[in-house]
Amino acid sequence: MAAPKLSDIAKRVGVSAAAVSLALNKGETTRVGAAKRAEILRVAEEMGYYPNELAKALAERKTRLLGLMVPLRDPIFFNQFIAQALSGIQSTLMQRGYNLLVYSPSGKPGRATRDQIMESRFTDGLILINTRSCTAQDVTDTINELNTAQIRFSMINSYYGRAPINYVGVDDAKLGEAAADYLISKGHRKIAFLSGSATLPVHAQLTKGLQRGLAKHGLSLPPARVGCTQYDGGRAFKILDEWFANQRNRPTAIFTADEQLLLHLYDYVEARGMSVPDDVSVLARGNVGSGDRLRPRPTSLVIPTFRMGQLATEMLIDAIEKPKVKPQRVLLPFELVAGSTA
Amino acid sequence: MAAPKLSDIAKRVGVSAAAVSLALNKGETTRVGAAKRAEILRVAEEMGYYPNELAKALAERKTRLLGLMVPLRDPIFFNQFIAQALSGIQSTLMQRGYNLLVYSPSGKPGRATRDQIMESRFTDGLILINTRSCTAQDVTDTINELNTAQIRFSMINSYYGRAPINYVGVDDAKLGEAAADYLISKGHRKIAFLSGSATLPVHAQLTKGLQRGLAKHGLSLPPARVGCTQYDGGRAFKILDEWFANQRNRPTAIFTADEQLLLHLYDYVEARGMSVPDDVSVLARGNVGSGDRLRPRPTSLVIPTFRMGQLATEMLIDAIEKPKVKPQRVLLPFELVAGSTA
DNA sequence: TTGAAAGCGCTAACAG
DNA sequence: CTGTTAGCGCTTTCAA
Repeated sequence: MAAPKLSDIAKRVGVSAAAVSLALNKGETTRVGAAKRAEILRVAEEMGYYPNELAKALAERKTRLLGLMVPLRDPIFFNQFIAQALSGIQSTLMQRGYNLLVYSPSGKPGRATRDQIMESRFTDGLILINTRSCTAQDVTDTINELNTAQIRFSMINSYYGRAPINYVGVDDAKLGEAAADYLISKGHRKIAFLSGSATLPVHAQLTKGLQRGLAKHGLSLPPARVGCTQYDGGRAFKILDEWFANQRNRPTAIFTADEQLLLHLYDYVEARGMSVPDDVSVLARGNVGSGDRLRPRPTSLVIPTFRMGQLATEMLIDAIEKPKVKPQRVLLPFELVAGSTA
Repeated sequence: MAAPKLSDIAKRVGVSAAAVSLALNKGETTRVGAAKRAEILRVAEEMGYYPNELAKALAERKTRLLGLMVPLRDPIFFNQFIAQALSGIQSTLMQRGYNLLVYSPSGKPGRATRDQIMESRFTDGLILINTRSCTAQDVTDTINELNTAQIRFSMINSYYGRAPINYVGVDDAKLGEAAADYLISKGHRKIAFLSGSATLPVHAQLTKGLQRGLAKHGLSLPPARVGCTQYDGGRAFKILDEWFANQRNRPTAIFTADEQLLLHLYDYVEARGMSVPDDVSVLARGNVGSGDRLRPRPTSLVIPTFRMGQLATEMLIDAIEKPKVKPQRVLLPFELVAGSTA
């Protein structure tokens, strides 16, 4: 027996399908007579009626579904940053009564992910989480595509352009400066920057900030003290070996641009039998303070990732539900969480 | 300008909407003349046509969407077990061209999560991941509900019943026995079991296995050496303090039922200034070997969570696409991963 | 081979 | 105030 539908109920009660729809959905409005409404409700219950959300969505032209787009090759769920953001997203979703559609990279065979998302019309909007595999150009392109396709979206992380979009991030230049300030205040003068790739927007921002901070104290960030690992453990080791080879000029503190790099650094330190912060101080960007199981506990400039997810989702849903609200750009404050590494 | 639809193309080319649908979707069948087909394709491309998946889904009565149901209060994305399973799920999803719908607990205001999922008809099937908040009764109830609602599903973890459903898990009794075997082979005779709650199905299975293993060597598992923390750090400390208070009878090895418990144990050891495995050996269940950042590295009986996700998803999709295939129950093998704790 | 018509199950606009 | 008529955009019969 197929699932009962509106018209089945209608038939049984002797009214039109529309009437049933009204009675069921428009709650306490007086569109349907009290007696009939009661009867309808009774029969619906009795027949075990559940609406077909698909049909509803088609008719209403909204699904209460938000799509998630994460440009990342690696499995996204292992990524702590993404996990945090997702939790924030979930919390807002739950509150506002939406659900999340996680697109599988290249969902349909033989079709690019982005195409698939564009085409879909399955969601009311998209949440984009930028990752380290996004160049500035990628991001800009995506924004343009989304705009011409008239798809509402909200972006998290790593956009420093000026297009009027819904965006939540942190001020990484400011963060870089804060990193410099902090390390200098701890007496460091030889500060190195371990980064992923010079082509990343965040790299540029952090570098700018670091330089600004160092300059205030008459210090600088020589190219030799900036290392880009391309997120490769081996390259990280090579860079670090070089830094530490020169006894006179070795850095006394290292600032890492993200968690992955911090982990590589930890691996290195362990492998070389060094100790933090005795042999070198470490300040990390973006590491969660609580719930973190890393040892030693990193001293970090923590990015409020959970909140970012929440906020981005709120902004997107607002944009969907009230088309008049203007796109917003929000930069959240970061926070210094003391660990034992700096 | 609204998104172009099938009928728009039809009008421009001078054919019916149906013809366009055929030309676009039914590939190389000869339903449409070659010339017309080419023309249609051209115009579709030119107008930037993308099908409305929603309408398509309604007509075809399938969405290529799988729903995820995780009975857990805490944010699911922080849970490493779930993250692993999700990654496996994703990998199959990607391969088979499906996407994942993550229901927000209580997606719609004023409606229970389960109801919402039942009603939805938005997905072609459901993937359930059981967690430690599921009693055997919960699981059974869910299965019954799903079956009467005629919803296809595939279940991961912690079902030891006999209903013919798609299920992927591990044999926890066997795992418990293996734990006992291993620890005994290392010379331990006083083995304690740190668990979450005696009401959990997994607890019963592990206990059974441990007892079986211990019995083979004339040993036993006295109630005093079974501790249930209810996943509360304080209670864990209390239990451990009791175990270690008695110099003569203190356990020389502890088997932990899951990762959460292991973490509590690590906290305890750190807090009390003890060291593993010098003061006590530790064997953990279910901890991932690689990519794990725990120190010391736990010796674990690792559950192939990623594979479980993959397999469950494959089974579900098979069930959806070929209704004739019978439900399958798969128990995957676990694996001993040597760490430094036992 | 091609086109028209009849749904998929629901909601919104419209008459009565 | 109530009930009916048209769609939402696509697929799939069924005639022609």
